[in-house]
Amino acid sequence: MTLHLDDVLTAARGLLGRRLRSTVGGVCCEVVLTEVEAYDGPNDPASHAFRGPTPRNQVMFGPPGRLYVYRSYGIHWCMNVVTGPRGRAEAVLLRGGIAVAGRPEMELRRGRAKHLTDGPGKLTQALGITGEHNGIDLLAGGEITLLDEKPVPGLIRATPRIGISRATEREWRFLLEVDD
DNA sequence: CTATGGATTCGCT
DNA sequence: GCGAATCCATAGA
Repeated sequence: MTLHLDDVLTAARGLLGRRLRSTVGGVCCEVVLTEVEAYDGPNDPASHAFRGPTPRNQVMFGPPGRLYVYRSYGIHWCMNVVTGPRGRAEAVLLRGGIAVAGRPEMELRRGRAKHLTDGPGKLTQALGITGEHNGIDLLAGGEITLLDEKPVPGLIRATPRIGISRATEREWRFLLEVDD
């Protein structure tokens, strides 16, 4: 099953079980994505793109497959995969994953051995991703890469999105339950 | 220019 | 469970 980034809901579900690789700092770290949220650009009151293009969200309006990184609560970095045709400003927030490679490096970056990748800020920090990675192409085999391979199978559940105050009725958070 | 508050996390209780 | 930490994009004057 090849990576599908055309419409944001399909893309969000399709990203579950995929490997995301970071080689930031020369160390290879990988996670399997298990928690994502879809944001539907200007049609979605909870999206950063709801009010149209701004300096911060311009990457969302660009081509799909790019990384949109923003600062959250002044402290954390969070990352999205841009989906949909250019100009649509759809994006999938990467919220959590399972560490499958480079665990020691992630523990170092996180400053702890547990809760390495179970939250958007944590996942981003564990992979060494910051604002300087905003806009990079995830499909070009660069420092951050979304591997296009068979996803890890599991049961997909949908729930309301977390930490937002608008459009909470949309069950656009997707979780992958993998058997170990 | 200034005010506001958020797609969060952590530490302490 | 609760509140602090802490930046800056955005909106309103």
